[in-house]
Amino acid sequence: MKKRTTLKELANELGVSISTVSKALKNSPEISKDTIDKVKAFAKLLNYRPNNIALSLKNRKTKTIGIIIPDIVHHFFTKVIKGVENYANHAGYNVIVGLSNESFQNEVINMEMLANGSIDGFIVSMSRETLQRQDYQHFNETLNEGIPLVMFDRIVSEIPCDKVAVDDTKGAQMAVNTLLDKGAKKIALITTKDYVSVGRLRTKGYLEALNARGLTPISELILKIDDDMLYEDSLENLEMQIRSLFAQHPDLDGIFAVNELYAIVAMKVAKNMGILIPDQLQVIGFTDGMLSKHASPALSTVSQHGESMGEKAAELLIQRIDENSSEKAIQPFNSIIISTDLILRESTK
Amino acid sequence: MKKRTTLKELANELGVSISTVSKALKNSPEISKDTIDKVKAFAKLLNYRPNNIALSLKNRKTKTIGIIIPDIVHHFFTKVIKGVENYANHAGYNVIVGLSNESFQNEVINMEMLANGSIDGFIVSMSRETLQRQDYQHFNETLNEGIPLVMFDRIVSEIPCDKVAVDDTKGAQMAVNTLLDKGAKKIALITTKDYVSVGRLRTKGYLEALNARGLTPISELILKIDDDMLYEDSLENLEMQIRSLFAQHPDLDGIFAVNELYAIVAMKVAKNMGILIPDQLQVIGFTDGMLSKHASPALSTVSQHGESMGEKAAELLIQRIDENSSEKAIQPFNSIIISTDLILRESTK
DNA sequence: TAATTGCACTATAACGTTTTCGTGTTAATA
DNA sequence: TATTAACACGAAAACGTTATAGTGCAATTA
Repeated sequence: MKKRTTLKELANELGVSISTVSKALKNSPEISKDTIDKVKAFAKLLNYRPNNIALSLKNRKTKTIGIIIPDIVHHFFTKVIKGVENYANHAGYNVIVGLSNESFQNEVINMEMLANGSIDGFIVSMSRETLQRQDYQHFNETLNEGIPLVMFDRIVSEIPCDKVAVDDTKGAQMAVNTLLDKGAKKIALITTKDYVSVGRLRTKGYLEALNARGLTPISELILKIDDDMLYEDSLENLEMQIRSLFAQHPDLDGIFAVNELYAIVAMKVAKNMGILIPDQLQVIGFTDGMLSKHASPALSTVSQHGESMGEKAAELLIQRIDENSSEKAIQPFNSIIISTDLILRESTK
Repeated sequence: MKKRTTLKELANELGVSISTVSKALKNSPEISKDTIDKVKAFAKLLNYRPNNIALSLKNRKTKTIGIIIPDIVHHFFTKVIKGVENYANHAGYNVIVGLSNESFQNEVINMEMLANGSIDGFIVSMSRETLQRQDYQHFNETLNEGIPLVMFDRIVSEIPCDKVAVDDTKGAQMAVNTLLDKGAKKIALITTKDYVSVGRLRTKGYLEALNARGLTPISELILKIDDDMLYEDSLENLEMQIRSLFAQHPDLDGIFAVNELYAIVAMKVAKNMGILIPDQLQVIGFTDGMLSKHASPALSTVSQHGESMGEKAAELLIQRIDENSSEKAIQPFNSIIISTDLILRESTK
């Protein structure tokens, strides 16, 4: 293994001190133009590049941020990462990705692994299990150690930090209102159990939209799916539930699903049962991913703008990091709401 | 910003030397049981955890690996990352993700940003532009600096390093053979331009499979798509080409596409033209992603086992890193082939 | 001529660890 | 009693930087 060139080596070879080399490379006015040129030429020759780790130790900042997400095989999170990378790279930051796999333990371990000085701050979307347990100690510890934290999408009010999220309730309202406007009279909801914050909020939007029109929600039309199983696995259960929903309510003419997979599955079941989309049944999902775009019929959906969320989260975090190191007065925490868009495609009239 | 507890602080408070504290925490036999207990208790009280950066500097290894991929919004790469994370985390490594966005420049910049000591090794899948330019200098420089490198999926023989890939040619052969076995007589190919190595190899497999059965490939049936555009964008062009293919060859009864998106689009066009799948037309894609699984009809496809690829790549890399630091005799480079599986679903008979 | 200034560097501490080599005390040995 | 060994700990260097505070010398000023 070849070793990298260091300042010391340059100094030795050139017969000057380490300080001189360091300063020369930074164009310090203390150093004569002659020496600067000489040092730079030699540094280039030996392909010198400063050791980042040494810099991190010296400056007590790593120029690296950690993002912890429940799952990477998920279009939305992937978009967020992309946004984070975008902003971070432009600001000279690297991004370490940690996967919790929806597990509390993994989330804690991952954060501890990084909180040892490896990163300057965290961007996190909580695991389902953490949401369930409502155990936020690891976040608070992180915060107490002075490591900035920005939460996105799956957020809770208990944690005092910057947040970026979508207006889930409003997005859901918009979707349901649209269904109503387009003539749907009886709209089912396919959602998650309530401990998933986004599911709960979207459910709330559904209920509010109905109530606002003077319609009484029917509990039979609300399917709360226990997605303890991974998204990709065992969808049969979901299919069955949807099938029996259709069977018992043949007059159902609208479905709002809190994610795209549920919506896709609903469409699939409907098609198999000979129900025409969008003529007999209109469907709207949440999260604009690959599935929505390429389904047939293409799925109308509420777009979350994951990439913007990622960029915004990174911006907030880096801002907080800078503020942190400059010992400025601490700013109040931000809660940014990214507005949703309704993308109308073929699954609605 | 609160500062983290350091060895020095512990030492001061306890009235012993830094060395003693350090050794005590590591259960050194040099230290008396009494002191060990005292130190540990106090360390726990102050929530001491060693600074990773300092350790990295000392040990000259960061326990971090960098993965550079063309695009993260892509199910296959996402699976690979997951595999890498899996293996790496178990081995005590963190993972930094860099996105090239299919651009040569970004790839180079990303690698330079990390090659400054931030990581112990790279896992890379080349950007399309790099493949096009055939400029591999940055890889060779990395290698020359003694930083191990493992390439996956999009690999080229010019770079002397460990590699993990799928047998694209064989996978394609298998797909085409299956189509043939299931009665298809006239099979079209939707592929990429030849500079994309995987596209080229899969095309080769298609041709070989036909030849092996004594069939002469018809050039009109081979669509080479220029995917300079991002996958998600401007698919209209592709749709048009496929439409005219169907129009000119009404007896077409099989399609092999080198990725799932092309296959999905082909199915969509076919459905719009009233062509029945799989009765009149059978379709097989490559890469087992969300789209394949949830399309209707569900797409038969060649699975690449991205997660296994990631795990294997991480394993090779970490092995190489260990070997590197132990100054052992250098091992010859590995080229691992992950076997593909054909997943038969509804788009084939 | 003596004091002052400016220039172009160098020495050193510091960031937080680990590790090698000392060192002083006590207990065992000759 | 004098030497040695074992024990428990401390000092210091090293990893690669940067920044602060010197330092030696020549040229300028009083």
